[in-house]
Amino acid sequence: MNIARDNDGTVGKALSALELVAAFERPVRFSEVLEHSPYPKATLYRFLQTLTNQGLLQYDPDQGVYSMGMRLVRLAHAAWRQSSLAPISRDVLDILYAQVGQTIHLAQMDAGQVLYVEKRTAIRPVEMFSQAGKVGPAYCTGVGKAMLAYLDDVTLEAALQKQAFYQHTQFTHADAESLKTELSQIQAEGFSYDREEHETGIICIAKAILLKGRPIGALSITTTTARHSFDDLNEWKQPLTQAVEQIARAAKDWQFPTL
Amino acid sequence: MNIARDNDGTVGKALSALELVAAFERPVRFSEVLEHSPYPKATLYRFLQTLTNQGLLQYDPDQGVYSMGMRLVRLAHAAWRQSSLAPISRDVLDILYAQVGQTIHLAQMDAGQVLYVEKRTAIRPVEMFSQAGKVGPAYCTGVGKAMLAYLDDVTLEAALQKQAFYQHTQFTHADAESLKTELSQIQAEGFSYDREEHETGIICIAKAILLKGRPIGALSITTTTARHSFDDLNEWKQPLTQAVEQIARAAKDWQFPTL
DNA sequence: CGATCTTGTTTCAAATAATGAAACTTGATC
DNA sequence: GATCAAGTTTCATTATTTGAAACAAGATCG
Repeated sequence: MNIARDNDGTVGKALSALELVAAFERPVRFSEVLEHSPYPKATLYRFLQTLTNQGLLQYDPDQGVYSMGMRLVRLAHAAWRQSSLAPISRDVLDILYAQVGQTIHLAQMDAGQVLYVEKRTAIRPVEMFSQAGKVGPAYCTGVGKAMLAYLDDVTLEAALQKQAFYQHTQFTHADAESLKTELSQIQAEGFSYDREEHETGIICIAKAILLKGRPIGALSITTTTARHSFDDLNEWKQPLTQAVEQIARAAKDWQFPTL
Repeated sequence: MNIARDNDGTVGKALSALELVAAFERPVRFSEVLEHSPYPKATLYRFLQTLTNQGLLQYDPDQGVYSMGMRLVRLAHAAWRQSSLAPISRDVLDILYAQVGQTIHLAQMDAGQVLYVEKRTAIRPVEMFSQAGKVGPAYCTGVGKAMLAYLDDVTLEAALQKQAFYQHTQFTHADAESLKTELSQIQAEGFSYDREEHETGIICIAKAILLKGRPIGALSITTTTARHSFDDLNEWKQPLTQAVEQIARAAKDWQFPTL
C-alpha cells in the first residue's frame, strides 16, 4: 500500500537517497550510504551529486562526507510558516502554558507519524529545530492517538500499517486491535491519554484539533508520575479544550486572500 | 555563473517548482504558480503532483491550493541537528546571552544569503522555526559582512553577484565596491558592524566563526540606537570573541565516529 | 438554459535524461 | 611497488520526461 514513496520517477528516487543520508544522524561517507541503498553505485553517486548541487546535501571535501543541506532549513521555514498550525497557535499556547505550567506539545500528522511543530517548556525555553520537526510514533503518544481516533477508515488503516508497535514500556499497545479499541473510546470521550506508553514515568492528556470533522493536529499537556496522578490530568480538560477550540477557530478563519 | 540551480535534470527542475510555491508566502492555486513558472502547463502540473506525492507539498482539495509540505520540516530537523552550528553552540549562546542580555543571532551562509540557525532573545523566548530558517541579505547585516570578509576570491565574487544592494536605509552599501572596501577593513579588525544598514535604529556587532581560515558561520549581538551608541558595541568584543572561539573549537572537535 | 470562458487534467509520439556494468583513477596499506 | 579499497567517469541501452493539443469540469454570462 506504500505507493507514495517510490512511484515518482527520478525525483522520488533522489528523495529516497536524501532520506538515506538523513537516517544516519551524522555525516556519512559515500560507501556507507551505498551499503544501505537499493541503487547501483553510479546511480547513487549521481543522486548525491545532484542533491549536493541543489543544496539539499552538503559535501565536506576534507572528510569526504555528506550531510544534510541548509537549503532544507530555509524550505522548512517556509513550510512551517505557510502550512503548520504553529504560527496561528502561538498566542493560544502562550496562554495555555501560563495556565497549566506544564510542557505543551502541538503536533500534526505526517505519513502515519506524529510531527511536533511547536512546544512550550520551562526547562530550556528556546529549543528551535531541536524540538520542532521532531517525529514520534503515533500509536503510543497522546497526540498520536488523539489524531488517529478521528481518521476515516481508509486513512486509519493506512496509518496503522505504518505503526511499529514496538513495546516501549509494559503499557504500550502491542497490536492494532488493542489500539483500535482505545481509539473508539477516545472518540467517545474526546480526550486521549498517554499512560506511560512511550516512556516510563511520563503521562499526558491530549485532544485532537478538528476542522470539518477531520483531525488537523493535536495538543497535549505532559507531566510525570512523580508530580501528578492520572486523575490529575483531568483537571486540565477545561483549559485544554479551550485552547483546542481557539486553534480550530483560527484555522477555520485562516482564509487566503483570493488575490 | 549560476550553474548550480538548474543543471540537475528533473530533480533540479522539480525543486525549482517547489521554490516557486515557497515564494508565495501562502497557499497557492495551480494557475498562480503557472504564471510565475518557466515550465509548460503539463510539466508544471506533473511536478506539483510529484512533489505532493512526496510530501514536499500539501494539496488542499477543498480550496484547490498547494502549500509547503510537512516532510520538509522533518528533513530540516535532521539538517539542523546534523550540520548546523546550532546544536553545538547551544551552551555557548546561553552563556553569552546571560553575559550581555541582548538579542543574539547565529547565522550560516547559504547561497549567498544569510541563514539564521539559532537565536536568543528576551522578547519571545520560544520562536522556533519562525526565526530559525529565516534568511536575510548578506551585504547589509553584521553576520553577513563578517562571513563575506573571509571568503576566498572566487566564492566572494559569486556571492557578490547575488546581492541585491537594495537601499534599505541611507546607510546601506549601494554597490560591491563600497562593500569590498569595508570587507577588507572587517578582516583587518576582526569585527563587523551593522550601522543601521538594514533597519533604522538597529545596530549590531558581529564576528565570523572560522574553521581552517574559512567562515563557517557568524555570531552577532544586536541592540538599538535608543539604548546604545556605536561605541558601546565594542564593550561586547570580549564576550563575543570568547563565544566565537568556543564555537570554533567545538566545530573542530566535532569528530565523526569512524565506525 | 445553453453558450462561453476559465481552470485543471490527461494523452501520446518525440526528445531527453537516467541507468548501471565496467573501466578507470586515486590514494591508502602492507 | 604491488595490492586493495573507495570514489569517479564512460557510454550504449533503456526508461522517463516533455509539451502541444485535446479533453473535462466548473463557473459565468447573456
